[in-house]
Amino acid sequence: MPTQPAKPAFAPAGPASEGLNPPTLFDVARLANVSPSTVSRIINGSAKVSPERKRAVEDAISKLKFRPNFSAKSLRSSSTMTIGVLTQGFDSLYFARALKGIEQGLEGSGYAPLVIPGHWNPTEEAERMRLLMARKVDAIAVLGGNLRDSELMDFARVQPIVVTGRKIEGHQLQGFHFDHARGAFLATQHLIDLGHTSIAYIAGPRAHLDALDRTEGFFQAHRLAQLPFNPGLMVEGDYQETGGEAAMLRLLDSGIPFTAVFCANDQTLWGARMALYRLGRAVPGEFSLVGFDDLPQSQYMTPPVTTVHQPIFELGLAAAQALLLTLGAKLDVKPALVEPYLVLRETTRPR
Amino acid sequence: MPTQPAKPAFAPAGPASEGLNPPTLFDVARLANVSPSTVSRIINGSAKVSPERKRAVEDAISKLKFRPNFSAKSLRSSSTMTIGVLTQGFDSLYFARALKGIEQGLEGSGYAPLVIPGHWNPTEEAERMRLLMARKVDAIAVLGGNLRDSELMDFARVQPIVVTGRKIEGHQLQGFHFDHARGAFLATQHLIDLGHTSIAYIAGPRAHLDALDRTEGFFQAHRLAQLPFNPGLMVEGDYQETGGEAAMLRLLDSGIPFTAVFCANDQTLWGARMALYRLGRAVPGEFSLVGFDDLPQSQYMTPPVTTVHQPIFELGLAAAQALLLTLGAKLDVKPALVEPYLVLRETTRPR
DNA sequence: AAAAATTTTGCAATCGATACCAAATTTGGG
DNA sequence: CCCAAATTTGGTATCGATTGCAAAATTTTT
Repeated sequence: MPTQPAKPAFAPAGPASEGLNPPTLFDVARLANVSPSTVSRIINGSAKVSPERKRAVEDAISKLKFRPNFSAKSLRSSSTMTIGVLTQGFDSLYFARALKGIEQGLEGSGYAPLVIPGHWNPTEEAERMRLLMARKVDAIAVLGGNLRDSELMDFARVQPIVVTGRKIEGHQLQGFHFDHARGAFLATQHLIDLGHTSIAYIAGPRAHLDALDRTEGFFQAHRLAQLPFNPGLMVEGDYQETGGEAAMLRLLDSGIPFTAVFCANDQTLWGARMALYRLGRAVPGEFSLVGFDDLPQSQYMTPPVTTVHQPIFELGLAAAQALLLTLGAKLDVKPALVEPYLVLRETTRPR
Repeated sequence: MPTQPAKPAFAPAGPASEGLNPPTLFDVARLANVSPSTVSRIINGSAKVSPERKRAVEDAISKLKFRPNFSAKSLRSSSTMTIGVLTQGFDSLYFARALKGIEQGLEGSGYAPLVIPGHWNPTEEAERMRLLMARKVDAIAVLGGNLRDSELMDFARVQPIVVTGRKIEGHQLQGFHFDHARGAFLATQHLIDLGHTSIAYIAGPRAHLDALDRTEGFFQAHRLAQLPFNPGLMVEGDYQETGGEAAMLRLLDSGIPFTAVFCANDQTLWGARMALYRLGRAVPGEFSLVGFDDLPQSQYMTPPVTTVHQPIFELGLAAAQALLLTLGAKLDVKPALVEPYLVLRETTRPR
């Protein structure tokens, strides 16, 4: 029976001498006159302990303001309670919304997101993925990005991964896809329904998977309506405002007449709209515009932007929930997805 | 949080059996026929080792694809190479920009940001701070927020902290302040210079420190110009679009005549502008508008928004650099700040 | 009241990397 | 060629929490 008298003869002179470095579980054990195991058991509720000891330990914990050392816990349990998130950039509205979804999905689960940007660069993205894994995150959420499917499958052999924005499925790998083609189809069809027959298209960067899908939807609608399309009316943007502005200028310069433009995303539309504003061309008077994404700001542009709603937030939410499920958290909700739909506002009008 | 034991007794049949769990430094040592210490020394370059051994170890490392265990490292060195960041919300443009600054400041330093939102709630913010500390982050950057100075000083006793948006200084505590009052002064004076004599003001939430400062600047300009101000022309918004819209309606309803509005931030302005658009009131024809923050989108509104530039990005950057400096990283740049200045665009015109 | 079954508690090994210290090796001087 | 000095290498305790196993304490059974 090692009944520890338990006090060093000296104490470091401090104002409120609580010890200089943070207390450990052993300190608690000593103060409460029990073994470390018992303290651990009480903290984690992993076994029954007698009420008196429990009280004693709890007192000691609050007296010392003890907080378990996270690193030690992680080492022992090989779980960091951290979800890695690979985004592209912090300042993109798009990713901001997805991030919010993830954050909300993780809320109250004890998991915290570790967000790392890949800067739209496949090589860097792969590097960052390795970084996240080296940091021993418990799972990874990949928001869009340009990694190849095969790379993702490789990564997924090590730990659970969810990806937004692509169709993929595998062991420890789950994709949360959104039907970009259908969204683009809806947008284009809306313009066609309005009587527009010469519709320009400002595409997203060729390198983006979803940009390709959107292009596909644009053409689908033309095919269905048996509407011919003049290839000169398709120019490439960069998913940013500046790209949209430049693209619109090129369109105007081409001399090919058109009365409507489908922009591959809202930011592109904002840029295009600015170009028109500068030239004193009326929207929707002279040109009807449809965007894609339904970023929050689109509703405050003048005029408010007609666009395809993409449930970015929900995508993030679903991704987070799916990961928690995989990690064994009990969740009563089930990750659900939303179909694309058109939000009719005021940048379009009948021809 | 019950920790997952999580190891199946069986090994999934893999093609190249390299061992089921990740290799440790000991595995490397065994394969290279040296002691663990030597391996550690080579990895960290903490001492000289003979070339042959070095080669052998490096071969072993790449053969085993060895990656040091982050948790073990953290436990031993009590450094997690992580910077905690307390924001308010992920979807705010404002914080998105600050975050980008932080990310850029941290780039290449080996530190990664762990971002946690406080949701504009002082109680929650304090809770999140404790969470960050429990997670043993090496330092914390606080972006704005409503924590009391005294609380911050308390937290700073444990580890280095930088705060943006307030004037504060102390041991391990550094504030990166921006002169909101001066910015607001500039904005208001601009309107006065343009000949406006009845200027409305849509304020930010009373609870925000910086909102108060901006209000102060607004009044300063009036005082300097000896321009009387009708208190009925000041209404409170919420720094969001919806609040701006509602506030503008209230202003219009009040019946008090005015020809210009200073909005406490850009988002408020966007909302106010929408209210005017709905009513068919011209900007800047009937009303001149000035905002604050110079969010990227303001430049793509129609008309582009005249606003006070706040170097949010630079604030984040400086905060990150200051932390790195405190943590002993060698940095040749020195955290620098920018003065507020007015960005003249097209929402204002002479009376 | 003694023996058996059950519950509570403590000991010590473990997770993986690091660093102090001592042992082994190489180098240099006489 | 031998011994001292300088350098390289290895053994092992340590960081702090967790857990399998066995000892101790308690309750139940006979």
